[in-house]
Amino acid sequence: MPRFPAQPQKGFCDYFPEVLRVFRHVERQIHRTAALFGYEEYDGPTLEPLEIYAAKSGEELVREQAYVVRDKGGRELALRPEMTPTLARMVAQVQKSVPRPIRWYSIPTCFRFERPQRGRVREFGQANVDILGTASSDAELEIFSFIRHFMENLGANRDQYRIRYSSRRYLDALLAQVVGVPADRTVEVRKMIDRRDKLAPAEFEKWVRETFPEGPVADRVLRLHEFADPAAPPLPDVPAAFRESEGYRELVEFHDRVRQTGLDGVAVFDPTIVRGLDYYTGIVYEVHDVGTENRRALFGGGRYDNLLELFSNEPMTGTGFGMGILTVKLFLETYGLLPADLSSPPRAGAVYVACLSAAQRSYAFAVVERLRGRGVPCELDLDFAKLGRQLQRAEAKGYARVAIVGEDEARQGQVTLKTLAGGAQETVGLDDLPARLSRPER
RNA sequence: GUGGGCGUAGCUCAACGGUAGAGCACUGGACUGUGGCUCCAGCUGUUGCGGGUUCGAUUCCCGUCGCUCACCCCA
Repeated sequence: MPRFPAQPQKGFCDYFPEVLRVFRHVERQIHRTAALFGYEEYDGPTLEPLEIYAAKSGEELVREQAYVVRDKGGRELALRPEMTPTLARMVAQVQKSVPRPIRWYSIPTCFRFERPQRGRVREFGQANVDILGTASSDAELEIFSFIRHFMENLGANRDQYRIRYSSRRYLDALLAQVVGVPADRTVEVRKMIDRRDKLAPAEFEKWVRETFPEGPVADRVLRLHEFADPAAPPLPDVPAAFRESEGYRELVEFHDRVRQTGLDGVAVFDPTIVRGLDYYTGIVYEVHDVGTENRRALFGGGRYDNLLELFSNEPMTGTGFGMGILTVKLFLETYGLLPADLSSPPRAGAVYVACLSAAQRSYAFAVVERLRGRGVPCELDLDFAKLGRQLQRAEAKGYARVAIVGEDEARQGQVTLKTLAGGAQETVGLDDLPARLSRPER
């Protein structure tokens, strides 16, 4: 008899109960926070036409990372590598009929064909939170506040993570008007800035100087990471035109608003935040672990002004983030933030019913029927093993109390209720049992 | 696609040329209806796969597959 491998496909995960509890814990905090902010949950198809990613998401995401399937009609479909194009497609259908701004969230499963490693698998859960239909950067402030509440719900403190933000428009203006990068090379420099953290300083400098042999431009590129106040880039000869650019005004105002709303403890301006997805046009942001153990961004997001145009004549702007459930799980593990009660199944108020022999099985069934009818969760041992064995199983499964059903109990319409922790036990009539169990065990 | 590490019992790992082992888990018993501690017994293996060197390979060499970490990219 040939055996198939018991392991799942590379990059795909089996979620055993004790692991799934942790993922669900993270998701629960998303649901809680969303409810607190008035966001409604939506969901969409796992398969989408490949073109909707090809148009705006970025070449690599589509060409190398997309799972592409061809259906029987010959259409090229992709297992969604991200949720935002689906969101844009859905919003296009209802944008004229729903009140704005639209506050929606989802926790989709997404797929990317990449080499798995710490914090990255091929099938992954990603919470998406978006607000559409308002151009105000107060939307970004709300998103930052959302992130802070979410992290607080998880037990993280503000010294453990940081929201870092910048702006595409600001960076483009800065590069063009202050640094002196030719228009046709801004994409190249963006990539360079994005990659800076990953290279040794000397290596980065060498790369920059080789790319821009003309010294002044290289000097300025090398100093881009140094400044914390977008209103005051520490570069010589900042032209007035830069201060009048939309990118400058928008980001400087936002930077002030971050401070005014008390978010500056968790959110900082960082000119090196670029983001990989092509559709971002305005303020972009990432959330990082402050420590070094988790390099990968926990969240990534930004504002997209042109995404709706793929599906609608009516333009609509939006901003939002994707958050990896797995990366957040690693963060929680790193800082010891997982609640202790996640280590065992939830058995609050539940009882394990031990049945000593087949002769009492009908009575035992009546016992669990009665309990469940009164809303008391219970599990019946089906093996008639010796009592010690059944008590062990009850404990291993996380039950605090066991109702023992044997010959005497069956005859008298009772059970013996035992509390495992102390070992105390009492005889309880079947009619009194649900009420007795609804009191907390001691 | 590139580079490092690792593949031995269900799990975690030892043995590093000379008869494949331990702990945990599991099963039975000491203890016929009372668990956690202890003790006894039992169970599980083509040492990932293929080839080479050798009297002899889990061990050394080559290939291959798988896992993992890092790079690229990203949640």
